[in-house]
Amino acid sequence: MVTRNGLRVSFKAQMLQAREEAIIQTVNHLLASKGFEAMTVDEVAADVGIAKASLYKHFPSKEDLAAAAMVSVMRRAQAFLDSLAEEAAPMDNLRAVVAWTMGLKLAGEMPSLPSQNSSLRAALISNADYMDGLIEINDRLGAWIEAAQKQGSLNPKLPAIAVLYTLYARACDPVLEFLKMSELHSDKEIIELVMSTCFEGLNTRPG
Amino acid sequence: MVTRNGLRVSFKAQMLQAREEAIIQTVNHLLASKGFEAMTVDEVAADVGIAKASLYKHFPSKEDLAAAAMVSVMRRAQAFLDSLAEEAAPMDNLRAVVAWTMGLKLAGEMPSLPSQNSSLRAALISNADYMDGLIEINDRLGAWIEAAQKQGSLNPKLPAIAVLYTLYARACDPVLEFLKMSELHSDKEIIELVMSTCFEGLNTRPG
DNA sequence: GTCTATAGGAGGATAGAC
DNA sequence: GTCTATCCTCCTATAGAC
Repeated sequence: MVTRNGLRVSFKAQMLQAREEAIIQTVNHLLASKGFEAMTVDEVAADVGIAKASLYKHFPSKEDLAAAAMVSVMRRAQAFLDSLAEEAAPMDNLRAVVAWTMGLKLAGEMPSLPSQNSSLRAALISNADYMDGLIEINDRLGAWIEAAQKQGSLNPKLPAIAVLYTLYARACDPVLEFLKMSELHSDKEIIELVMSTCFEGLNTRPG
Repeated sequence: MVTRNGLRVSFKAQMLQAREEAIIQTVNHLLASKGFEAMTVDEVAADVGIAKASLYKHFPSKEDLAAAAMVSVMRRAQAFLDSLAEEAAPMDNLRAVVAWTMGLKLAGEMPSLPSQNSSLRAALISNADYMDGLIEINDRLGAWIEAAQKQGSLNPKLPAIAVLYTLYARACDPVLEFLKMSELHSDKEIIELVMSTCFEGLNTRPG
């Protein structure tokens, strides 16, 4: 095993990193299913299968735990953005990102962070990895939004920032879980429905 | 003072009810700003200006406190529904309800209940006032939705239940608070923006 | 019903041995 | 770094006097 720097990595270090990734994945699922406040550190430790004190050797606080989970998801998002063709229609790329995000949410892998929480917000804002990732994603989506508005596929009357927020909000849309609970539609159908209401709106479209 | 039954009500009882309403209003604002988990009973008591033990004479648990706040908001919603002309276009009524709901949220008077919480959900489901009110509102909105779909103003291809959920979701749309935090738009403009993305969608509409 | 005081317990974080 | 055991704070809920 060799890192990006070309340095050799010991077997022990690999085990450590694997454990950290297991922790993050557990936190991810717990954040998705119960939210930050309801998630307990004891629970995380029990699910991972280690002692709580060991958890605190990896992450100094519950907030850092959540931040690590968020950063992990953002890295996946960035990888997905990389996989999209830059020469494709910006509108198609935006739609692809939103659909991908909703798929993540339906799979229970999208940590939901109540925007209200203060201690968590503070930890996220002071987390450079998180903020850098957020800004980079903002920039890439923002460029697509403006391009799509210029070419007329996206409504140019809407402020770009409002569009960006509206797209982000699909990642925590309660409509997704409500429709899933009703068990009337498959995940694929749910995504198509919410994609339709998001981009085409509730009103009937002429034509 | 005379109740709906025509019975006279003592001054003392009036004071009690006034206090309960003050409690509910406080809970309402706290739920709106911090959410159920972050809100503490000590805080509620302090804001109302009474001792915590006195609170528990009025409401047996924190969950009941939140349920009472929800029921209170639902009563206001029902009163608003009553104020709408039944002979108006169903689409106009639906739009009016959504705009009213978003105004409530922007004013910090819409309690936000994370759909995840279990203890709170249980309390709400076993609360007859809450469930009855919810069902009645569902029925009234559902009728308007189906009528609007029949006359073609609302997209008939969308399942009515998905439309209903989408309308409800505007009551806890994070886009509202994000736009408010950005301080680029007035409350009125924010409502118009989100109304537009909700009903007309993000895509450009022909014509 | 209102208060002061406190029980009871959950949960975040740490000590210290190995 | 991992464990067991423990600390300590915060919070829901109640006891008991008035």
